[in-house]
Amino acid sequence: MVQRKYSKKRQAILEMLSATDAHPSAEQIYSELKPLYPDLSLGTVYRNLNLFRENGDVVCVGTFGGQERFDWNTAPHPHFICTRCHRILDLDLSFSATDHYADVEKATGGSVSSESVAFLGLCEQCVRSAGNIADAK
Amino acid sequence: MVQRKYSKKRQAILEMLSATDAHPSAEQIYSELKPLYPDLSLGTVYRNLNLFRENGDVVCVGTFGGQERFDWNTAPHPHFICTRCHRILDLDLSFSATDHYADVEKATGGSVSSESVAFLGLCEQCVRSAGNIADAK
DNA sequence: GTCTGTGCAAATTGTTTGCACGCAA
DNA sequence: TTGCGTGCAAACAATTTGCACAGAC
Repeated sequence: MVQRKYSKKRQAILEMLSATDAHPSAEQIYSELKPLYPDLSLGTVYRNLNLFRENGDVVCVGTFGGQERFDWNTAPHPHFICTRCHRILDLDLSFSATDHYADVEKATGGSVSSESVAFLGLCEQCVRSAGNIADAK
Repeated sequence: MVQRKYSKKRQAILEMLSATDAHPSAEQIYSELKPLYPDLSLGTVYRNLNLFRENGDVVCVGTFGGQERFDWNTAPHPHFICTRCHRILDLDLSFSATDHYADVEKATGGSVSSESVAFLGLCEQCVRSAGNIADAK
């Protein structure tokens, strides 16, 4: 454990993450928390996110649209990712890559510790407004 | 098709990509080609990679260690990704997420067009030198 | 009082872009 | 000759970091 002391901002970031399933980026967390903590700084968000990641409290889903996205649900689970608006949804599939860790270790000679399964496409909203670039943002 | 004219550099980038299974980044492509084409510029590598991507000639595997990695093999297939040295290996598993597109579309209301399956861990080399930070780069 | 956490701004790093020139057609 | 392709350098954008001060213990 690296973190030692209590901090209101850190607490707020962690709570915000655990209360949403939007898999937010640092930027999104900052925007949402800034009104409640006017003196919050983006650097603090980044520093705490890295702290959480080191402690295993959050996991990184990947980088989309240039921004790293975080997930409070650290159990491996598949995602749906919209390639247009970068919305990320959790999926509940009777499907796991975990069964194959041993196969992969045998094939590569390495050790497998986690997985990442994602389906890419257009989300419901983007399918509806397909072609309407204005909705992409 | 956006590209129109022949270009030696573009040809070289595409050939380099199709000749390797290292899933290189723009930076890595540049470093490898620079000795052969001393007046090659990094901007050209990026511009051509984006062109290839638009044309569907290459696919992006993801962003690791801050760098986007490209794959000439555009057929969906699982990868092993070393979280320490960011080596990327192709896997040949009797395993596919493609069967689940319909499930995911039903669950999300969106449309699925591709997938991404990756196993994360330490590659053989990094397992051997575990703890030896010097080898990570 | 000590040491961690933060704001702020500067620094870093990967990627994109504007412009003038080179080269393919 | 037309216009895409490129080198170069500046512009951008996400993330990291140094420093002095604020707050937890």
